[in-house]
Amino acid sequence: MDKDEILKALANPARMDILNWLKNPEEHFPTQEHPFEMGVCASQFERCGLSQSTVSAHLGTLHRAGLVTSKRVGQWIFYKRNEETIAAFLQQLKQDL
Amino acid sequence: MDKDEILKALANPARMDILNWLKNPEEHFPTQEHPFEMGVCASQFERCGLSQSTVSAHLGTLHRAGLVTSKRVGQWIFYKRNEETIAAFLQQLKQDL
DNA sequence: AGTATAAATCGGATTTTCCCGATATATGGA
DNA sequence: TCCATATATCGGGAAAATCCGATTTATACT
Repeated sequence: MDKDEILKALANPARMDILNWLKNPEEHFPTQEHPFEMGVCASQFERCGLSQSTVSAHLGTLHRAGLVTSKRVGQWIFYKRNEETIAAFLQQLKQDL
Repeated sequence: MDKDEILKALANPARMDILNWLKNPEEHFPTQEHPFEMGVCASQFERCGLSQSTVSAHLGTLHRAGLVTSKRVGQWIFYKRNEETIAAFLQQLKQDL
């Protein structure tokens, strides 16, 4: 759990949006045809107006920071919030900050 | 209280260090001759190895984000943590993140 | 007024971030 | 095997962040 890496990941509005949207997938990704238990399909995040490659990079940053988990199912990759890491980060920030 | 601005301010190790040192001024700035009730004199932070201008910029970033308060006393400017804003930020992050 | 000290701002070099389109890789299905 | 779809990676341009030394501004003291 790298606090600095997480802070850098959070210090970007698009990535913050992604994390927030993942709190309510049903509400924010009504076009997804896959069940939400698997997570949200990567391509869904392009609805923020950014290109596929840019979205992929943002998801990579969030994943490297440990803020999301990913699972490949067939040709798709599904993302979920990593609530454990998020909670641990908030805990540590409360201590450190 | 601009959450994004605060996150950007925190996403830098030097600024994070400054905020942490301000939690225990007596311990981290033993060379300061002014009483600590006024805060920590700006020049004290140059002990992190950065130049005067760089330290001044970091303090400006922290101040603009509302994370520290400053008070001029004579020719010096003293900095303190702004615990109210810090607490409010942690609260909001707990909500938003 | 003249000098000394503290801090902010300026100008510029370097690095990092952000974004894109194009291409490569992985998977699935015909 | 060939084609379609999903995602990652590459290459590069634009913008922002980081840092410095030099200069300016503010205050204090003589």
